[in-house]
Formats: sequence, C-alpha cells, structure tokens
Amino acid sequence: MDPSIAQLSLDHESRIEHDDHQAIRLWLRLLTCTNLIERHLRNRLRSEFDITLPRFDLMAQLAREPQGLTMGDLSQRMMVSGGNVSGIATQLEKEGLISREPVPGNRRAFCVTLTAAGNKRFAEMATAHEGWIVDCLGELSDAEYERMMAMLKDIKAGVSAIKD
Amino acid sequence: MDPSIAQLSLDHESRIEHDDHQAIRLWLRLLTCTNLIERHLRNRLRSEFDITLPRFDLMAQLAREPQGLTMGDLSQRMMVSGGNVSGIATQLEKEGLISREPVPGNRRAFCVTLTAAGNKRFAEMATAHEGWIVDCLGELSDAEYERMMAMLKDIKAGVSAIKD
DNA sequence: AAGAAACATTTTATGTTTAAAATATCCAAT
DNA sequence: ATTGGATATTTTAAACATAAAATGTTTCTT
Repeated sequence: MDPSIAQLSLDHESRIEHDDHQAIRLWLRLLTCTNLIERHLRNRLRSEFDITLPRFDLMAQLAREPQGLTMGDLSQRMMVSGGNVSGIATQLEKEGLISREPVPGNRRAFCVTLTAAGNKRFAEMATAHEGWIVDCLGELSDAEYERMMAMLKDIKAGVSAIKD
Repeated sequence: MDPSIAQLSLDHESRIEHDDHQAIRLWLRLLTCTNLIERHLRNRLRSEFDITLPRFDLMAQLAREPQGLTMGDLSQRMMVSGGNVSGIATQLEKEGLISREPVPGNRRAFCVTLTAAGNKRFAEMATAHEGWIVDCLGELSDAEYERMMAMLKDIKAGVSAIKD
C-alpha cells in the first residue's frame, strides 16, 4: 500500500476531490475546525465539571440575563427547538442550578433564572471555558482576528438571507 | 420595552459580553456560522431528497472510494463512533443505497460500497449540495478564500495538537 | 498448536436533538 | 360571554450520538 496514504488526515475534509469548488473546500474545513473545537470543549466540560455543552450553554444565556428568560427566549437564543430546551431545563432544575418561576400576569410562561448555586457554579465554569477557547484560538494575531470576524460576519449575513 | 432590543440577533453570539476575550467572540461567531449553514443543508437534504445529513455524509465518503471502505474506515473519516456508523449503514442498506460484502481474506471486516441505485442517487444529491454551499459561501473573493483557508488550517493544526 | 493480544463490528444502555402533536393560556372581535 | 386564533410549553416518536460490553476473527509469541 502507498505509505503516503497514512499521512492523510482523515476527517470531513477527506471528502474533498481535487476539482471541487472552492466553496466546498472552505465549508468542509470550517466544519472540521468547529467540530474539533466543540468536541474539545465538550470533553473538558464533561471531565472537569460533569456537565454537557447544552446545559452549559443554557446557563451561559441565563448568566447574562439576571432578570431571567422564558423558555421561548432560551429556545431562540440557543437556536434549538423548544422541546429541547424543555428537556435541558428539566435536568438543570433537578440539579438545583436553575429555577422556573411562574410569571405574574402570564400563566403560560415561566421565568427561568440561575439559582445561587447555579451562579456560583457557572462562574467557575466560565473562567475555565474561556481559557480553553483561548488555547484553541488564541494564536491568531489581532489583524487575523479582525479579518476573520469580518468575513464570518458577511457569511452569517448571507446565509441568514437565504430563505428555506 | 426598549425597541432596540428587537434589533439584536438572537443566537449563540447573544452570549457575548462587552469585555469578553477576542477568542470567545471569534469562537461564538464561528459556531453560529457553521450551525446556520449546517442547518440549511440539513433542511434542504430533508425537503428535497428525504435524507439526513449523516446518511449523506456516509454516502459521500463511499462515493469517492469506489473500491469500498470498511466500517472502521468510515468511522475514522466521518469522525464518529463505530456504533454510530453501524446504525446509519443499517438504514442505508435497508434503503438499498449501500451494500455490505464480506472481505475475502479478512472475515472480521465488511467492505461497504454504494449500490448502483446509491451511486445514481448520490450523484443527483451532490450536484444540488454543491450549489447550496456555493449559495452560502460563494460571495467571498479569491483572496478572502485563501486567507480564510490559511487561518483555519492553522487553527485546525493548533487544536489537533491539544491533548484531551 | 495454544494462549494472549489486537482488531472489526455489533449490541446495549443512555442521552441529545428535532418535528409534530397535545395541552394550556391569552387576547381580540364579535 | 364566547368563540377563534395566536402564543408558551410539554410530551412523544424517530433519528442520531457516544461509551462500554459482547462477539467473533486475526495475528503474534512462545
């Protein structure tokens, strides 16, 4: 067998053909990078704090809205379905990290907030989390950072404009 | 309520605080872009071809290896667990899009290939798929494309070097 | 040849995600 | 007041994902 084969990185990008469109190559590399980082963060959260990424994400949303959010707010901001938020919130509530209080004047909605324990716990996690991301992305220069942010902003705007 | 609130984009980036580290902002924007594109592709595959993204990914790996791949190869290239590949392959086999043949001389392994129907089906999907990605990312100039690829290459190398 | 170790896959148990159906509430117009 | 439509949430069912255990096969070592 050709020994150079063993050198190939085997991931999403292994799907690339020589004559593929630029856009495909960029997409697959983007996907690979995001997956690698996300997997790393997921593993760290699991091993160091025994929490999943979705639960961490939900707490992160609440951490910056001390007055609380409804389930619908959380669904929108986390970009996941309502049913999903419902399940994640049930778990966090069971662990005592969040609370769901009825909203006075709107008996349909719940106001979800971090408990005192949740706040404390999240503060610890957020510090570690930020460090992990800097480990992953911190090598970029300021100029690279700016260029990357600008390009991603354009991409985000473009994709958002596409109608399903 | 402050009407300017309604202007905010509500997604992963809504988690950003003013004083967050550059790397965090970049990570959240990266995540948002990837999620938006992935969701778009998923919806299109579902609505136009009635197939899921994981099944499409498996077929894409096979499409560029006409001689076939083992389950372990697929697991590595798709970056998912073996058990997962097993489930997806079972479904695709049931739909007649792939076949699993024993490997002569290695009774442990199966050689997975696209069937004739699978090849035909995949060719149709791949054309559409490429178009969707160009719709999402095609606006970038050649220079932007090159810069982005280079930066992502660095990021990929850096993250891969981190030990769990 | 026998046993141990490595390998390839499947099975099992658990958990995440989505879309869609079900439940309950709110509001506006009769 | 009552009906009808919109809104908020939960429940359900199906697909997907992982880790770990189980099964069977191959290879290595002695």
